[in-house]
Amino acid sequence: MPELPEVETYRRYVEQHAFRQKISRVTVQDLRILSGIKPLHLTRALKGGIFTTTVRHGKHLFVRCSRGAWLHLHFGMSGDLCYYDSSEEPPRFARVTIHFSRGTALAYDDMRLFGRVGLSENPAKTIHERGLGFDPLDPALGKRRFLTILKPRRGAVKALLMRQDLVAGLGNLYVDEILFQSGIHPRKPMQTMGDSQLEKIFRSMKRVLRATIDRKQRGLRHPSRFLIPHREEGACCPRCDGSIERIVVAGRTTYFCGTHQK
DNA sequence: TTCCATGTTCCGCA
DNA sequence: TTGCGGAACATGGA
Repeated sequence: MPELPEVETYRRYVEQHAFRQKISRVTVQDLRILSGIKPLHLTRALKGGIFTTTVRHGKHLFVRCSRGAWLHLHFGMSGDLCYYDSSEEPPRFARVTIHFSRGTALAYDDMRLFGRVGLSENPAKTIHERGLGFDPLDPALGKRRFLTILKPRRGAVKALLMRQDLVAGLGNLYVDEILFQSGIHPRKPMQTMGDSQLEKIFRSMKRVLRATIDRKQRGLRHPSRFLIPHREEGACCPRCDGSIERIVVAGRTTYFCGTHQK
């Protein structure tokens, strides 16, 4: 599930549930989920502390521990967080579990193991090292800067919007959604795009992400006017009388409306 | 049994 | 240098 709106939801989930309680124990159920650290490093960095701050950048989540280090989470294709009572059954694919002295626990659950759990000295440093671009919801990313980043590039607009070094946080689902709402074909070459079309993408991007985060927060699904609930070949377009087509762009399954996306 | 999957990275080729 | 296609990673669900 995890693209930017999902990771933002996890960030709020951590603040809501896992703050203000002492970390009593850390369990690593599967070593393959760790990035560049050993279980002992993780335990040393967290045990005895409390979580105090969160930072999200794109699809990356950082959680500061009062002992100084930041827990760094990336969710891959199937990562998830689950806060539960230790007396209950842990999630099926729990890979790392952080236990609190109150008798509760936060599990990092990831069926497919594409995600990673690590430590960071500080988020800014890690963001720089990973070469991540602006977060789409960063107020510093205005439309002028957005145009400056994308305009000189060549290639299909969808491929460029998915690049984490240009803008960090968009993935397959939400890029399709943004282009659907902008009325732009996912294969359209950047070189053929005018300023007004890029501005349209910029506005759709902020609107789609904000609306999705807000609805997730309230436990609601995607609006039926979104493409996301209609990701099926031959489905009726919820915006015009066209039908949804399925193609491959940048190696990823892509859904779009052949009628209103040009 | 086969195909597919909301992510990332690496490799070879143009 | 840049962009692209394909493969790999690991696993379960349809």
